[in-house]
Amino acid sequence: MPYDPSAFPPFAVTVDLVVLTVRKDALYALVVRRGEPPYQGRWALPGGFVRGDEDLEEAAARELTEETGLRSQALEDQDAGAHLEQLATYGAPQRDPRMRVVSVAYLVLAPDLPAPTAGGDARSARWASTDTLLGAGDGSGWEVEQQVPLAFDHDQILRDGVERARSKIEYSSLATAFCPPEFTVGELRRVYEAVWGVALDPRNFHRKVTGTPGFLVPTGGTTTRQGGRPAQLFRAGGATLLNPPMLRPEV
Amino acid sequence: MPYDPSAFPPFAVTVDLVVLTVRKDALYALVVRRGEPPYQGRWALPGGFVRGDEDLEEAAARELTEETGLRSQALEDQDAGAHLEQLATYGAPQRDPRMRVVSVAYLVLAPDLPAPTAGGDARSARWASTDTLLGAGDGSGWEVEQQVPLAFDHDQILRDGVERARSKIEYSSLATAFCPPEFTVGELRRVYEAVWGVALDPRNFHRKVTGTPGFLVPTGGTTTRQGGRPAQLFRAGGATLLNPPMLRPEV
DNA sequence: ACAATAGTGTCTTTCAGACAATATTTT
DNA sequence: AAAATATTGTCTGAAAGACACTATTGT
Repeated sequence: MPYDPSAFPPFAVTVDLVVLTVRKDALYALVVRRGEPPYQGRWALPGGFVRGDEDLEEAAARELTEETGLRSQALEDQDAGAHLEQLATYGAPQRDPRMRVVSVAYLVLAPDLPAPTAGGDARSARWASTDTLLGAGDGSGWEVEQQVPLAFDHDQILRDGVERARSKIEYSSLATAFCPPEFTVGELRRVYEAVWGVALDPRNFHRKVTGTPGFLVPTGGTTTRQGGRPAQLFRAGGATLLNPPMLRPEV
Repeated sequence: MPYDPSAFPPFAVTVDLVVLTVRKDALYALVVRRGEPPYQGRWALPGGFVRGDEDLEEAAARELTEETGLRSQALEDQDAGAHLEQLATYGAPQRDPRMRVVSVAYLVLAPDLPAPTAGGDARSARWASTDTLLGAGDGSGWEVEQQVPLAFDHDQILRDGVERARSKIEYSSLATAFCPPEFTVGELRRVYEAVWGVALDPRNFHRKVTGTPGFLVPTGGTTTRQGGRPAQLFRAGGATLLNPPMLRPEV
């Protein structure tokens, strides 16, 4: 098939965002309520069209700022801003009933607290527990709200994003993206526990993370915001690769 | 920005393939020579437009068959066919000088031997060492041919594909995708050595892979195709996850 | 006999996981 | 004092890396 750009089928290209944060010892995702059909009134991942002159990652960063007020720290940039990386691309022919839409999904990891709907067009946005969104209820049925699945194929996208986050904190320092600039070992451990949904031994965890050169840098300060004995404060060190990795217990 | 499908900017969507194989104890990629501008005469990754009614992975599998005669074993399917998985998506505004093209790259891992250009429109295709293609020459300068970089941003796509293959064989059984249906432990080890570009201890490697339950299944047969003492033949077992992983030595 | 590859066993070191014990705060 | 969290240390078992040794072929 000769490469004939004049005869290509027309596509719309969008970016969708899986924005994850840790709060209340659980993993939460940002969702927005759809104001128009299709899937009107349903929750969906934030996102929007890629403009004609912008790169994909630019579009993702723009949508992120528009819908949450967060700035991204695309790739290498150190401080200030959430981690942003490409997740995967979804392009089933009928995933949008109106037309052919290919969506490039991005994963954003952010510390807690950015109040949802800081600005932009998302008339109603909220953080929702990923367990609830994905129907991973424990069967007790108390989590009544939000059993309606997400719009489009956003269930699958969210699932892929959560799995990416879960596996990537094993061998990288990415878990620190869920923490404020300065944090304690205990806070970092609670991130791992929330993302993996397991309990980790505080003592072994402490030994592991403080014993990995370049992973954590002590700032000198201490805090007692968790109660109990004051804990040292750390910043994320330069090391982005965790070797040997911290493996999830007992899958 | 209201979700207005009637006003979307027009994009072309293509798939590009990073087809990797191991031969002569090195990692090779499939490249095709471009017959028309832009980048006429340059080598490029195989690929083409996504049709209006096909899924992205379908398009990748179709291009793969058209350009190599290989069948893919998308995802779970066991035997018969190369491994195919989505790699990443590239959409910089000027990556194709003619128009806005977003390309979804797929990674294909295949055993050796499929003679290139089994069929289709690629008038000239060949296997090229990834080291040569990516300019990782050792400085001795004997690899004269092919210092011209690949067309478009295919250098970056190839680099990403190679890195994905390198990291994924650490914690999965994916290295078996480079092997024929039946293979020896030594052949599997040479795959790891070629992909990582390191030497592994044959004895420790043997202990590791045969000691991981479900990773290798003995077929009963033996072969002597490598010379020396006959080696047991194995098939890939059901286990797709390698735990604990086989870590690359000494990055 | 010799070279080449396959496979087993042994030793040392590293590290994960279990858990005792101590330290420093709030209530 | 009691409860909560942080931190250090000790022990055990699993596994990686180094490497001696045996096994079975081709030349």
